[in-house]
Amino acid sequence: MRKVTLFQQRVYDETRRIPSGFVLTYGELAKRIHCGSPRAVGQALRCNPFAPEVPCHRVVASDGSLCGFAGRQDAETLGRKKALLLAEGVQFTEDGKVKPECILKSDKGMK
DNA sequence: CATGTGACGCCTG
DNA sequence: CCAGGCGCCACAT
Repeated sequence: MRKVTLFQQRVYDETRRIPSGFVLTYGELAKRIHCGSPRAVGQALRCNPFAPEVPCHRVVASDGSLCGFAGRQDAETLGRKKALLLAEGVQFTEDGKVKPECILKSDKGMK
């Protein structure tokens, strides 16, 4: 049983709030938990002990890149993550990244 | 207590 | 437009 800190729980709590068919970026998630560092968020998800209860695969980079999954960045693992998102209804681009419109962020009606 | 690493993000060249 | 570097927070050693 891995000891999780309060910060980790916050990250998991926010991650669990992500609706199916959408993803959240590390940066946005970081801001939501009142943390200005996306790295700290990644660290939490990396050791996600509540998986798959915590949909860490619904968290991607600001560019829409899957970045990593299950603590790995192997194309095989990322491909699995992509498949999971696809099953949720998330759309992808030829770049192998999540479409911006599927990413929950403060972008909204801006632009 | 200090140093290094890590699933990122943004700025500069 | 692409590549590289620095900054950030938390955690492990």
